[in-house]
Amino acid sequence: MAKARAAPARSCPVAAFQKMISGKYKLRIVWDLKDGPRRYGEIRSGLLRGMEGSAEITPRVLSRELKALTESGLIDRKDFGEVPPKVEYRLTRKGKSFVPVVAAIRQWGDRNLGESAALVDAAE
Amino acid sequence: MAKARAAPARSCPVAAFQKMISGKYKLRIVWDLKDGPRRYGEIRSGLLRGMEGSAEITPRVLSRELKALTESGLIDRKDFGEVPPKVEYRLTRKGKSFVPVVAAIRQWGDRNLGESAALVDAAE
DNA sequence: TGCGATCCTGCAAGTATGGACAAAATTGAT
DNA sequence: ATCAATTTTGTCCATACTTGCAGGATCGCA
Repeated sequence: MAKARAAPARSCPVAAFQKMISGKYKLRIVWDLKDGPRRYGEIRSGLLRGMEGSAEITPRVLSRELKALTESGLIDRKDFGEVPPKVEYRLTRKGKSFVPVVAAIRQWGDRNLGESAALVDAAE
Repeated sequence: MAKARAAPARSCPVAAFQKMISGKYKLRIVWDLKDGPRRYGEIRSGLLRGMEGSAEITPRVLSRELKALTESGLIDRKDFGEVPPKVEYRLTRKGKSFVPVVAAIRQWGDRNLGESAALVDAAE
């Protein structure tokens, strides 16, 4: 990524995938959204959880990631015309179909990349 | 990430995953290796296939990606002491366990990111 | 001596990514 | 008038990643 830019044109879905998820929060956002629609502020709060007291997510950054995800077609932005602004994000069909992939990644990561991974690694 | 640096320390397997696969060829290399050990030059040739006549992979880059994958524990480097040099790379146990994840990514990508994806997208 | 085969590395440059900071936009409440 | 709430965007910067070119090291053989 970072990622992965300069994708080999088309014809390589893996490269497209890498480009799509490049970004620090994209996968986490998708994961957070799997349980239902969330508002901007809710996503922001949700991303805070699990980050060991590190810095907050800058609004700018969150906005960019959300926009990128929207353009990728993974999430959908619904703007209620209210004031103060209220915006909801939710997974599209494509996004929902992507959740199992993320689940697979998480599961594999939990088993092979966590602190307990060293033990497993010992057995080559 | 293109990619993903400054991982949230530990505790986030997804971030570790992103860091691990960041790089233009890492996933493809793992995929190529799933059928058995390959030599440096074979991997290089294999990566050429499927790239529409675009540039070759620089030795520098391939070397770096292979090294990174080795340090991640996904592949294993076996250096026969011969001359001219002969080096073989193959998946470790960890690497093999990772293949299904890549397969899931590929499958999802094929269905949702290829040229035919537009059709599917049409249905929201 | 010169060439071939095979793999590895030092250095430099282009580019994107994450982040800081501030501001806009709207309407109701104080 | 002034402030509050909520989301989005504009501009700028430092960092660090990815990539590419060129060169190097080894040994045998003609």
